[in-house]
Amino acid sequence: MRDTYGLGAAAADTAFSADCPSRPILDQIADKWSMMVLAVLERPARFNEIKRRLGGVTQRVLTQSLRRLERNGMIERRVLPTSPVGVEYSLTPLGESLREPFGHLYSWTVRHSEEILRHQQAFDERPG
Amino acid sequence: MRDTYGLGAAAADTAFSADCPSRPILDQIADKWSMMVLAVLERPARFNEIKRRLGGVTQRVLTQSLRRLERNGMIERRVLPTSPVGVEYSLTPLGESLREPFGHLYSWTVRHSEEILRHQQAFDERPG
DNA sequence: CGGTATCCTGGGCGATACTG
DNA sequence: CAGTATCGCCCAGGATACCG
Repeated sequence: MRDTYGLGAAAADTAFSADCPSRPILDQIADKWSMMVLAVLERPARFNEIKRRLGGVTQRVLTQSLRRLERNGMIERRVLPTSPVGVEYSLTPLGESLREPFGHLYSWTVRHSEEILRHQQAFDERPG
Repeated sequence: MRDTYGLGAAAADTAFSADCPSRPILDQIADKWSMMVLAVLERPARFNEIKRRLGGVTQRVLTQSLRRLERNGMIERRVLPTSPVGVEYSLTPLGESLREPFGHLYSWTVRHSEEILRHQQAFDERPG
């Protein structure tokens, strides 16, 4: 693959091949919940606040997402010395920097949602 | 949620809530294989060429990815009048426009892969 | 409040075989 | 060449219950 996503010839030959190191990273990064959690964490938030803001995410799945984001160095988990216990999640600089490309993707999605829906309907209605 | 990913107040209140129309779209868009296929389709390519360039993708999964991309209006499927049959896939303008945000995300991933790996190791080695 | 623990089920995915 | 068809595993994720 030459010039994958305009990165120049250097990254070219290995990009997206099965053993490219960026591929497993992409698996970790490019999922729906990661994007949404980082969106919410524009400012620090606590577990149930995140859960409420997202809506439709189960406790289990949200916990898993947060753990993975933490493991990947995107967010920080801080136990608050309150009673009962509180836990605050916040972005690390790394996570903050990811919000930019995510923002591009998200705004693209918003801009083209209706067009995509039209394509889907046309596809589903066509014979065959 | 205010000012989700810097889109301004208009998109704010509905962004990422359970019934936000952009959410199912995001499901369709933000997956690994979509990103990789669109990368390969920088120029038109045939089925087995895509498969070879990606590496590690099964026929079945690639077919499904291509179908979904086609259904979403990202790519076009053209049967070539050759013998035996050939099928060429190419980007639509919509798909082409998606390559830009994907490119941002991909280059971010490449730039930060090593840092992420370090975070993962630190996380895995820490007690508890 | 912010989680684990446990059970359960759909479907994602690989492997393999077959076809126009 | 570019797919469908079929089987079977596995596990992401929902539901529910319990806990420090």
